[in-house]
Amino acid sequence: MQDKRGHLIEVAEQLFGQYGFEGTSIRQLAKEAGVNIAMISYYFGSKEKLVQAIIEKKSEKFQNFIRALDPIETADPWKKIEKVIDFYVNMISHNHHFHSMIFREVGLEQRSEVAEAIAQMVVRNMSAIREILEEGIQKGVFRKVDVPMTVAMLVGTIRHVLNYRRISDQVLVFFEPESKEKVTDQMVKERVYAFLIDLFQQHLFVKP
Amino acid sequence: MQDKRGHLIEVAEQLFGQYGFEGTSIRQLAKEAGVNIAMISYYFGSKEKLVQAIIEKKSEKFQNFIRALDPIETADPWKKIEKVIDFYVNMISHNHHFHSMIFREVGLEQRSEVAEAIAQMVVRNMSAIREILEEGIQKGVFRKVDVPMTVAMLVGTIRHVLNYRRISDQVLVFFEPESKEKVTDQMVKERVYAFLIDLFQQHLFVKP
DNA sequence: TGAAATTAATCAAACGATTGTTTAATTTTG
DNA sequence: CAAAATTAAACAATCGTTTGATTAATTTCA
Repeated sequence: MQDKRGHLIEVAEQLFGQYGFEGTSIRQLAKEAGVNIAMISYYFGSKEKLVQAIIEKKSEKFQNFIRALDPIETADPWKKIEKVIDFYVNMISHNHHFHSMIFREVGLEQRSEVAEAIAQMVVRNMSAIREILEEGIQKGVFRKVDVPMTVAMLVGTIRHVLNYRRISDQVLVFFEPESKEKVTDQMVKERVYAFLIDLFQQHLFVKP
Repeated sequence: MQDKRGHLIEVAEQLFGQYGFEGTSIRQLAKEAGVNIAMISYYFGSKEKLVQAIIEKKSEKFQNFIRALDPIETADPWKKIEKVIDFYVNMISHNHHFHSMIFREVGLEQRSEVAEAIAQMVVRNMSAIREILEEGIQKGVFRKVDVPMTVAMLVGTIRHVLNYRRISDQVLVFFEPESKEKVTDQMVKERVYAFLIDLFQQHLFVKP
């Protein structure tokens, strides 16, 4: 196999997401990835620095999207909001192991380089949404809502629905009677998206 | 000191919340609580069962509130919503170590008695809110919103703001210019409460 | 009541297992 | 052949738990 480093990052992201950072031993990780345990130290220096490598890799993706959002200059603020909601729902759904991991780590009350790096990344992403909202308010399209709270609501809602499926799957009963249909990723994604679009419309637009 | 068992539960709740379940050793816990390390096994059987003891203790408090909410039978659904928002904001703020811990644990993808017990508790609490919303819709007071998603939005928002202060404190800038004022619990609580009241009004009530 | 018997609580020490990391030797690669 | 990659083995440290002894509290019974 080639690119063991990259493969190691992928497997680590999954295992850290599933079982936690401290709940995943490097032996389990090495076994799952099919490499020798010494390779973690060899490639990354330590288990902790492996997490940093994961974050750096993912951080790029986010930045790329945020840059890709700017060209929609002509579009009205609402179109941008739709885009952002769609992006966040898909992003967190598609990388839910990663998001499980970083929010678990950033929630720990101990100063660590990893936790600070995560907080910085999240704040940066939230700021991108904040700017769109502020632009809409300044243009008089949106109500004068509490912008930071609105951003927190967006992220909090998506995360709570997509990252805690053990809970969501029980609460989100889709069809009333006795439907035992398995709750799929696609179903949850579409439902939270539709909900947020409606919610933001009610929230942002002044009543007639 | 008397009631070492109770004290052990309190200290464990705090440490597990701050540093995580796996990130807290029983030696650290015993030292912090001022007891011998053998007392954890002696009182609870194991570290894992100590978590169950914490959950059982807290679970009672929640149930008591939910029962106390029913007598507000005469009150209109909106008054109940206000009560629920107020309760949840204060509850999560006042027990934020506990909530940090349980959502960290329930987010792990491994079948454990603890995780299942947590999920059950959260679902039960969310159902209580769901019933209030459904009652309001049935009475024609509220719009026909997506009830499970609305509940998830409420919990997700409060949790994201109150449990990730490392992020919130950076995003929630209260006074525009250069205010270096420390963000206090009270400030955050009041702000998220005011935001949710406004949001739910826009979300639930039909436009004139 | 008061000595004896029993149970509960507490402790230091040690248990074996597992942790992340390193070493030194070996193999693979360019 | 030299550099990079890979390995098994060992490293010290820490993990959760258990042990056996000792003290404190409670119960039993004459």
